[in-house]
Amino acid sequence: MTDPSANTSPDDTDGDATPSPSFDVSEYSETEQQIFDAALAEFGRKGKDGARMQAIADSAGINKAMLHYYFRGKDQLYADVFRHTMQRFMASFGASLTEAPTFEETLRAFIEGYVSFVRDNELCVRLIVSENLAGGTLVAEHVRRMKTTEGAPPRVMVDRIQAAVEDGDIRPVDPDHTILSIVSTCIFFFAMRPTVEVLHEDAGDWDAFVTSRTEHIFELIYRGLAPR
Amino acid sequence: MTDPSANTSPDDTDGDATPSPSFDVSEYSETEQQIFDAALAEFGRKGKDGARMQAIADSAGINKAMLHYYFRGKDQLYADVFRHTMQRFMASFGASLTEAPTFEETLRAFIEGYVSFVRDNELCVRLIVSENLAGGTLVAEHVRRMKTTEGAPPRVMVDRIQAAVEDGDIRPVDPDHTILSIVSTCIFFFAMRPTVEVLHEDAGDWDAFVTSRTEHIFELIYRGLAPR
DNA sequence: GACGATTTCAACCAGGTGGTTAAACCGTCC
DNA sequence: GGACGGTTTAACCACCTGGTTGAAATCGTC
Repeated sequence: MTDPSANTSPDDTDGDATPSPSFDVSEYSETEQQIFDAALAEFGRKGKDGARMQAIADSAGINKAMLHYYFRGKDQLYADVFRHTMQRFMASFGASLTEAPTFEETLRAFIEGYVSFVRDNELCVRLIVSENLAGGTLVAEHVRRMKTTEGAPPRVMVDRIQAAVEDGDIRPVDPDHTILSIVSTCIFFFAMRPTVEVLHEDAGDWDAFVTSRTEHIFELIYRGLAPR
Repeated sequence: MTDPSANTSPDDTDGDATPSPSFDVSEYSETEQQIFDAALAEFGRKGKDGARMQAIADSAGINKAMLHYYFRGKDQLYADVFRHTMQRFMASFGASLTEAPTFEETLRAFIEGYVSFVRDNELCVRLIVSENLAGGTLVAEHVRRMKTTEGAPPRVMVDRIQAAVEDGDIRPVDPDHTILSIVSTCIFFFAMRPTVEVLHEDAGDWDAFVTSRTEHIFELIYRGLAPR
């Protein structure tokens, strides 16, 4: 009997972190994809500990035993979902990095692309933040491998900022801190959505808030980086 | 038999959200305080679902049954811990709001105070973010009550920013968005600590990183708010 | 020191959890 | 048809979890 859970390997073999924005895990069968989606939803909403295998099975419209047939168990399933989510996340990071004539446009495109990705993939964000909060044993390896990869998105962004500094487009700043600040402002309010929604509950719907927030972030960061 | 779990009420009766920086829940007995600390540690590290009552009991050096004797059960205990954590958090928010002659100094004091509080109370932050991620049913009521309170820290901060706008110290900005951005940059890197530590693992120890980050945040925000 | 109230404990329980198993199903190739 | 591989299912299990119990130890007080 060929072990179907061997489908975890194909993605591991590749050393490239191609920032292709596509995600749908191609090697996955229809059933596996359904399981995967259900698992992402459950893990993203409840966290690893709060998630119930039964709920995932129900949501995927299959028997609970199938989960252990396709994925070895909860840990495996979670690790798989997390790995793909991480990849998707990194891909979006790269996809938001467009080639633009000015740094201003580059920054604007990045922020807008990043926020819209986060808006459309809230579950991914929740999963990643959740894992970080819970200790992040899985985070370490993925981030480390991504960091050392040559053409990886974060490195590209660092280079972009450094180039802007040398060109005098922005004042001298630490690129790492700067990226962290941008990402913070773009992600944090999604992670804290319940709080934010209460604070701004009289200020229109969520989508409108996200839009105004995008503009605010760009203005703040861009001016904050302006040369003296 | 007087129900000891009635100790949940004394804090509820007060309508004030006095931003006193003190925290030690005075009405708590020594045992209760031990339980409380152990619970905060466990909940903060593992989240509500991941936390184990047995672990809390062990950590507090007491029998598991005591938890149900002093607090009704897991839900009660969690709610209590969360409520006090929320209060402590809001208190720190107010404590960081000092009276300073210039807006620049006010902002610097706030950022430094806030970051140092977060550094010294990482568990509190993790608990709050964790609760937000997990749906935040508890968040809503606390935030709502805090929002409507007149002298509450966030409102004070809003007024402070608005005054600075009117005085021409900073450009016209949405105070809510601005506060959210400040808080994001000050908190997010703590919530994502595992990731951040890997990315900057060759850049000295954590404390040094926090220090440099504080300076970076201030520079970025202050310049980002500068009048045209 | 007796007595009642409070605090502590070991043992126990019901329910839910992840995980397993053995049999049934189903298309396909001989 | 029937053997065979991958797939699906219902029933089942061991274990862990939060929660309970009733009795024993401890404390305050008269």
